[in-house]
Amino acid sequence: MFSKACEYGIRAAVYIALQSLEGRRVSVNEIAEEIDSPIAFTAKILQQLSRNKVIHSVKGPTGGFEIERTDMDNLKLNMIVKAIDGDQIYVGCGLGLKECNEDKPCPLHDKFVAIRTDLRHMLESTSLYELATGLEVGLTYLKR
Amino acid sequence: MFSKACEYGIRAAVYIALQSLEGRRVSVNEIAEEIDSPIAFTAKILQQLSRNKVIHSVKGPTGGFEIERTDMDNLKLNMIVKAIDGDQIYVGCGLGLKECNEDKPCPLHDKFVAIRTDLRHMLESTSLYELATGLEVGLTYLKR
DNA sequence: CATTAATCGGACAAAATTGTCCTTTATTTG
DNA sequence: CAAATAAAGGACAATTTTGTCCGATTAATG
Repeated sequence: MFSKACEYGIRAAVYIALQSLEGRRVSVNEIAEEIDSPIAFTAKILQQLSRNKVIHSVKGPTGGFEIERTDMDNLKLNMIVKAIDGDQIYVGCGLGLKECNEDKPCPLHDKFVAIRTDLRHMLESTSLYELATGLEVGLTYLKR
Repeated sequence: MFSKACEYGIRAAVYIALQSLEGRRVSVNEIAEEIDSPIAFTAKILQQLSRNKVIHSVKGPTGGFEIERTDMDNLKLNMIVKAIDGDQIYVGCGLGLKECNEDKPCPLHDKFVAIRTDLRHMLESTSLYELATGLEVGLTYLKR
């Protein structure tokens, strides 16, 4: 469904959000350790998220990554997915046809669009704040 | 969503089903031409489908690929997807966690499972016959 | 101002996926 | 039986994705 990069990206963003709720800024090393991901690869992904304003980065000692509490409600999963995978998930035919649309649909068009619309709504409505607080109260887990 | 191999596989299977409705057996060359896919790669995928009893292959002159009319109703998309991609789509955590389940769910678990269940139902309920007849009556298209 | 801790960015490496080529095997037909 | 046709299968190549390494840049602190 998602690329590995995107999986790591979401996990990292949720972890950063969680720590930001406590006022802590976190380093790549800590993030990779806590979400069990390859350090250097995770660093690349965090750069993408930073460039796309999903997370905020600070260089130098005491630096690291953080997410403003005020942004957290408005930061939806689809922004992370778009920053990393682009709009692959939203665009294009399920069977890989170049010219597939309502007027000239592939055999799977309607059924595929239905699923993808659900997925899109889910990603557009799920905020980092929501996911981070679920972790905070122990309802969900990030490691392993 | 699906791998390229799986996209080609579904398109090929639907085309074979369509031609089988007319009693025609089709060659790899014709299939690749008609669904606009790389010939040799398509041949590999057809081998997989053949080994998994999704389609029937006949060697030699007048040979080619076909699907029994009586099978067509029972041949569902999920069988093609499973033959090519395995059960990747059905199994595993949306965020890539090793130990994610109802008891110890990742932050996205419930929402992800909901989408995936819909996808599974769609694949399990959509038959090749249904897709082939849609093509036959000109409701849908396979090329480009 | 030197040291140190952190991200940034580019080049490279490994692995997986996608795609090609060529030989072998099976089968039909003259 | 020989020739021709089509799938089967193995080896290889290209591309994309995943992952690593290392030097450059930025900023805090004694």
